[in-house]
Amino acid sequence: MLQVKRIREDKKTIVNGLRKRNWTARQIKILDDILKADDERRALQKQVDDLLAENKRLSAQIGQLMAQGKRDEAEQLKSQVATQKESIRQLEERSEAVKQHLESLLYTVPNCPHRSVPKGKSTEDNKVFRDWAKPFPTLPPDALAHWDLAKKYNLFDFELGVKLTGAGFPVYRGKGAKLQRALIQFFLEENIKAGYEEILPPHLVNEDTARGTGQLPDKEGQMYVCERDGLYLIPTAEVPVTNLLRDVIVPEKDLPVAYTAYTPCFRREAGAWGAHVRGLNRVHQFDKVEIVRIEHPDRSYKALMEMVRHVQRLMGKLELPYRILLLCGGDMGFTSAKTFDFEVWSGAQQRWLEVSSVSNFETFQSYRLQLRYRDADGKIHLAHTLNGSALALPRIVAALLENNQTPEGIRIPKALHKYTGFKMIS
RNA sequence: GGAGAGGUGCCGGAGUGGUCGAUCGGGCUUGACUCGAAAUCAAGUGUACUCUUACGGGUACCGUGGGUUCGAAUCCCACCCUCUCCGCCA
Repeated sequence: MLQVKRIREDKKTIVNGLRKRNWTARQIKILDDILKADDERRALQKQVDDLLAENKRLSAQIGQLMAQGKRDEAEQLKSQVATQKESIRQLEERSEAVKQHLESLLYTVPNCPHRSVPKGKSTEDNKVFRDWAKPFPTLPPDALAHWDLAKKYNLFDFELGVKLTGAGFPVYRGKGAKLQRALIQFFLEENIKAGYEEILPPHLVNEDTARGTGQLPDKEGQMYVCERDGLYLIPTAEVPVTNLLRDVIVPEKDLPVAYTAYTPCFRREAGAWGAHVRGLNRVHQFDKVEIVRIEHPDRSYKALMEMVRHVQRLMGKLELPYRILLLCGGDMGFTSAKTFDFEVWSGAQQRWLEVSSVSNFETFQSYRLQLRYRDADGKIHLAHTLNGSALALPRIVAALLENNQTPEGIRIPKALHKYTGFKMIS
């Protein structure tokens, strides 16, 4: 959520940002509605506060009069206070309504893209930040897609998943299962080496937590809900891990905070279409290792690049062809100020698959989380939050299987050998 | 699931209707003393919203939400959470 203060003080920047997100002049008018609602809120607040102060003063007087035994005077004041109480109640009601209106308006405004974010309407306008310079692996014309390879080598089974749960819940088995475990282990170890503290959080969260990272109130439909207990299955480790610092004021010297976490991710995911969602390309439950950082605003963009480089190293070690995209305003997530996407080349599907998204949210998340730091002067400021996948498994697995298929079997990249215990799937 | 105890500031812990945003102790910060440290002494030490050019004010917050009252941390109701014991269980 954007701060009203920022809209008031730096409206021009916000307007430009929203244009980058292809907001029309008419849509942008909402900023004026927000400022108007905020003016109203402040005026009402002043009125209420003044009346409350007056009442407080009178009540103290009543106490004194009672102590002095001046009952009649006290009674007189009592009725005066009682009258005011009614007008306070009415004002408070209005004030509450205005606040809610203001908040509902704010919820509709996405984060303001960083000035380096390119304009653009869709995925086609994303800038290739770093392309794959080397040739793609050459596969025989009869190369199999990962879903066929999975059948051939008995790595995972979608039908069994349907039997147990439903579509989009694969059952991994044998070397397929072990490959999952190896990847998770590999990612975690690499992240820990890079200075991230490992967190193993709960996989279900309460409403406050879901609200903290913005899953609620809008994106309720994308999560699985345990209604009876008021709990939500996490769509990403970002949710519990970022919330670790909800309502916390971190001393400046403790920044940056860096976490990594493996969790399964649960996504209800509305749309499903054609071959693009076949196999592991899109599932309801998948495994992901996430990295999260809490940064000083002055160095959050430096941190973003550090995270990008870190993910690059992971991709390199996996020996997979990849490219990095700088997302354009139109393709960026609602909460992000700047996002880099990592895509891996799938040789058999002949297309790029998104495997990681690394973003700086600036204060968009921390405002709602009330995640702040205290500087050397004791002043309190919102921290910047960043996160990225390092990495999401399914499409990595898809690319790994497809690109590395040989007549003898599927070759496992060297970096994984010590975790898999095997060098080939055959 | 049953019984009991309890939820107050960074921590411990007072406070059972009026001047309590909250005694006190610890911690932390600053200053004094010291070559330095410890000890000691002194001062300071919540957050949000809001008014003011500023100095400095105002309001709210004692688990959450309601209620009683001129006035609530304090009384009443509901809910949530934590701890102890019992039951069940990996």
